[in-house]
Amino acid sequence: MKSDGLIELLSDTADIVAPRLLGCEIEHVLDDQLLRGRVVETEAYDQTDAASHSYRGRTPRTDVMFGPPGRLYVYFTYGMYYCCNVVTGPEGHGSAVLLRAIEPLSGEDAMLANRQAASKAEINGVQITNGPAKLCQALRLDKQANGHDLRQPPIRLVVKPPLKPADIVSTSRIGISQATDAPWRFYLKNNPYVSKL
DNA sequence: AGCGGGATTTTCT
DNA sequence: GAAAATCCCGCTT
Repeated sequence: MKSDGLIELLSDTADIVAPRLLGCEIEHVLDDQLLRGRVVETEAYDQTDAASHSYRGRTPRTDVMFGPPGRLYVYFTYGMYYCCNVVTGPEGHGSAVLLRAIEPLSGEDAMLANRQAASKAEINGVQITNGPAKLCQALRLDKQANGHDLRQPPIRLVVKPPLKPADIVSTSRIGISQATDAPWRFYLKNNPYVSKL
């Protein structure tokens, strides 16, 4: 298990893992095209937290959240979008870290092509991946990726050394109506791809 | 620059 | 039947 640094890292609780994932990289190899991005914004969700999908217990949708750490939890929302999480904590405990924004490192052209920004004038700059549903479109993560083991291709999470605490900002979460004061959103200070200041 | 609504489907009350 | 871990477009200041 020495080589399983990823699982060891993700075995902690979501609020500990969330800031630790900043600076790590997620990649999706699709048709020989490498899509890779650096995680710059995350949010922690736990079963003891009223804002979490896992709060009301294990259901068909949240099943993956209660499974072993290191898997991908992809959920469908607002009738048209997907958002992806990294499952954390011990098996049987429903917790995960929502990936809210990434900074493209490789395959940016393909990411732009994957974004279905309707009849948009143009997606300029950071708008390509500065939001949970946006990065899922860019990386082409959908229902099929739900439950995927992030140690295995084609979708992998690459661990990087921890960042300095001074470079991480902690605030309340976005887009929720419960537990709105909990400081479980984390992002890289001064990174332009962060979804909202 | 900022606010308001529509899209569209799964999930739970 | 309503709300949802969102995004985009159009209208108003």
